[in-house]
Amino acid sequence: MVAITVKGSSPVNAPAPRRRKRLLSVEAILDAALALVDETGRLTMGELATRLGSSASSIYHHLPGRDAILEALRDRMGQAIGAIPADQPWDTGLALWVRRYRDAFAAHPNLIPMLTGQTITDPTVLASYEQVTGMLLRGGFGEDEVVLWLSVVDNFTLGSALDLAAPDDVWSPSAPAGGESPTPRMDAAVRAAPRGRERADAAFELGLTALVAGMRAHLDAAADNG
Amino acid sequence: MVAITVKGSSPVNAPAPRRRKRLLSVEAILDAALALVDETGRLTMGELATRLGSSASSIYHHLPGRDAILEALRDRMGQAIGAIPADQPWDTGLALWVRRYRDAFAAHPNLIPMLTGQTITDPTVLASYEQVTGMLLRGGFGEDEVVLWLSVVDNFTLGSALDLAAPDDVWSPSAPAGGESPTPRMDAAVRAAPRGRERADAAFELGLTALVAGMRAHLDAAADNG
DNA sequence: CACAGTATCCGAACGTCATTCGGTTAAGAG
DNA sequence: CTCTTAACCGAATGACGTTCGGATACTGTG
Repeated sequence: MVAITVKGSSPVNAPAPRRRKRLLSVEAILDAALALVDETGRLTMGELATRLGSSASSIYHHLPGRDAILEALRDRMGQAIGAIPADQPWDTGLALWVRRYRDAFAAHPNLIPMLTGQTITDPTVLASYEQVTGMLLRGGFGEDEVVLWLSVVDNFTLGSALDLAAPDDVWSPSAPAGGESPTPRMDAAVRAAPRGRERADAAFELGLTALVAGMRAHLDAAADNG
Repeated sequence: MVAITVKGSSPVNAPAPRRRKRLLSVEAILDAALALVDETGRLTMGELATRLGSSASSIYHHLPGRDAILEALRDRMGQAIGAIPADQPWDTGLALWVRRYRDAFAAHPNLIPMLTGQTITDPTVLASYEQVTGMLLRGGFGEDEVVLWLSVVDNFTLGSALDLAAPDDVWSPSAPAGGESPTPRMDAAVRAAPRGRERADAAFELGLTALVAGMRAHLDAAADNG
């Protein structure tokens, strides 16, 4: 079972493809990984290596594995959100933050499904959570409620981000299937609404506005009661 | 390289485990798959076969593959939502629907991450979309907006459902790391709030209420303008 | 400059997984 | 009872992430 392998076609006097410079680096790997995900929606070590002009095993000298790559990309995502000015009303500040949040995701839709199930722990992002917490507290939200509101906003944002990666399916007009559609009203509504990315964007804005309005109402109600 | 394998310890006169009855069926496979996901968070054909007392390859005589199993489970999920009474105000009806939606997911948190990226196409679910569409139209929402609102609600629900499966991480008090925490206000807020499932549930309810309130405000504003 | 030590890289091999294939056995129809 | 066929199984295949041992180029030191 011993295989004698030979490099290329002329094993002896070929101009051995000498290694010129550092081939890999954490930066280069992450760049390539992100590009790969953006283009194909997948992330396999083999394809990544090919794209880098190296072999899959080489990658492990720079990063401990595939999960680590995703973790790093998650952090990169977080840094793209950046900080927000702290001295502003909670509602505009919150809206700004959420938009930035989703914009960061929206730039790489294919990446989103790979990142769910693990929250961001990058310091930059944690700092922004801290900042938003401060804004909400100053806005009048109870200390025991702030985490819940952060969860709400988080969930809405994640859901909206996933919406960017999912096929339009339900939200696209289906070909008339001969007989009467069982969902006539929805069909009409779908035809009257934008599709694809436009739909996702419009829904996000509408939802964000509604959410903030709802939070404002909640705040007012609490003030009236106490 | 010929391996002579022997069943059990006494190959000849052992009471050969005769096939008594139909071993597999679509129903049985799906039941086992759901149980497996619930317990382990994974779904591998091997484990599934073991649990069914069969071999992995046998499963392919009943379902075309792993993806088909997930698709079937998605539909099952949808059927668990069921129908809602149509003759009620849009806000209470919508809230009821969303709660049912999330309850169905909440019963099988581990399944949720496997189902993202593909919307439900089960007729039962489509029927409920149609019903909610009708409610919103009757409530006064513009036909061109209904799809957007459905998207919003969908996104919020999916995000909230994923929240059930994700580790609490950010929302759990971290051990005091010696020095001062860089996120003092958030730490305090986290300590003041419920954790785990309780936190997720409370956030969902709060968000749902806020969203509906925001939608109501949107409706009122539109009425004032025209 | 020579040389040692180390970082980097590679091919081959392994374990896990979904899936396919050819053959075998039992269930049910005639 | 016999024949057909669906259900089942073990083995093999191919994709993947990862590990391992060895080769090769860089780096600093005598």
